[in-house]
Amino acid sequence: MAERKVRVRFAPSPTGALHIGGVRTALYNYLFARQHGGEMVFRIEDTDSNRFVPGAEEYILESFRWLGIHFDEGVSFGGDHGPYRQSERREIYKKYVDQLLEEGKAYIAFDTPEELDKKREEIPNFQYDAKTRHLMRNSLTLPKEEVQALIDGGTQYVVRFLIEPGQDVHVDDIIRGDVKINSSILDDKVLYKSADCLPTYHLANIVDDHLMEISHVIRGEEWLPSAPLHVLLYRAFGWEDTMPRFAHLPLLLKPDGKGKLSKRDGDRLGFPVFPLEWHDPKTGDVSSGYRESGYLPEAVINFLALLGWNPGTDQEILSMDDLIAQFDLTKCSKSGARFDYVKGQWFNREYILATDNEKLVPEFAKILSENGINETPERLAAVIGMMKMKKINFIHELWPLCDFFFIRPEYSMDDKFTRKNWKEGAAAEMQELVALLEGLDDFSVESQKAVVDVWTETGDKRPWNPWRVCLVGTGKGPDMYELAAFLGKEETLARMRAAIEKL
RNA sequence: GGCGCUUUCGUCUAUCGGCUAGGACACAUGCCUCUCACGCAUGGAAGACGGGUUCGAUUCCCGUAGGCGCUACCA
Repeated sequence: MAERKVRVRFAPSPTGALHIGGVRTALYNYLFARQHGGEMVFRIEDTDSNRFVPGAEEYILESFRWLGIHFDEGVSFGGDHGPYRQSERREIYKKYVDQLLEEGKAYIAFDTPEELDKKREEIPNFQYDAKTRHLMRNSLTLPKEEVQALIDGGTQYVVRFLIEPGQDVHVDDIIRGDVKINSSILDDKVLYKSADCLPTYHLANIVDDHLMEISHVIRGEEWLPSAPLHVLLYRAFGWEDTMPRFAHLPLLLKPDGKGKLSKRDGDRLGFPVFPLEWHDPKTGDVSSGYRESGYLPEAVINFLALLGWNPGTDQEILSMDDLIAQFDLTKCSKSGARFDYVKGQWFNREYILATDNEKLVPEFAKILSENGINETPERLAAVIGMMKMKKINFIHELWPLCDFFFIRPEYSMDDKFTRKNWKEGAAAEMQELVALLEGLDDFSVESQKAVVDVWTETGDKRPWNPWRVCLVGTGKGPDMYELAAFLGKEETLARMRAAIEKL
């Protein structure tokens, strides 16, 4: 087969926030496209008008902007294969549905949803297929004139795909190899609804992928059972030679328990399942997002990329460029991956450690101002530098660990560290230190060190802990010299005097 | 129920017939140390089960069991 330009697509339904599993699917598509110098299309699959949710499309777009996943064409990006919203492609689908009808590869069915429900109750395991379609009200069983009369009379109908039973259909999946299923277990899928003049997913999907020249369909495993149907559709249209290659990705599972990852799991266990915070316009519910929870987009990308794929080496910290270079669909795992959000937090920590302090300032400043603290970016960057290696996964976790930088501590013997380290003689020792430091004009780490070194012969005899009590009020914080330098001479001495007096 | 996919430490995974089964997260211990940390070191922890094939199976094949998905005029 001739080499084809790699073109992939991500085609969500605008029915709400973008699920994190969808993000991973989009990411894999993106990595694959970039690696092969191909293109990625953003298509909106809004063929179910009942489920449309306003704002969802913009939300999805904004999510990808934040994550750094770029599309080459599609809704809001333009391109030569538009329109990219399925609801705007009615005439296109109609044409192909008519073609199938004319060629006898599909038929018209008048059975109402209620009638179908009834049949399903009457007949166990009822399926609309070769065995049952002769019992139903459709263009195969009704006289031509009656069919025409019903249509002319405005009776609503659907178009169903006529499936030939008894043939083995093969799907060549990049991840799973040859998957074979017999067409007899497939039902005559509804391809088109007269009610809204729109196709269903299956038809729209095949027509669009063909017209948009999609070379590879990379999607979730939940589509594997309908892949044979899609193969049959390509065949019915005579497009089998340009049919895309399929790759069905393993699903993301609950961190605990059974089943696939859902929004509820996030609420229950305290982690986001959406990239951005989502305000449901119908229910008014607010769901947390990775962005608002303090994740760096690079960390989210890295974490998701490794859920179901790995480069086969011990390297786990991978930038987008690393991922593009190393990604390999054939190395994707076949089984579902439990969503290990604790490891996701670890990735965030790693990326915080690797990020310039200056870049972390805005987020830090936000948390501080919520606590009534306003400082210059330079001083905030300095605090981040002294504190970010503490046990934190998120910048906002820094606040309770570093409040003393900005607020004079309350001194109390109720504090365990104070009780342990503020012994007899501590006050006198601190008095001496105050006197020593008072003489300094330059309060830098080096200059403090110079005088304190003279005061005590050896480093380990210095009254570190009482001094920490003075400046921090408890057993936490950075190196004492650095802290004192940050606070400045005036504040440092003030805190020491306050502690001496209070304790 | 039917159909399909799947099955290595608690979790994510490496292994493409030779294994003392490797790494990471989490957990525990120790070292370092002016506190909390970081860092470093160490430790426990896995091949669902039963048959084959083979000199040799975690690796290949077949069953069984478990897990997951699909089974809509939703995607």
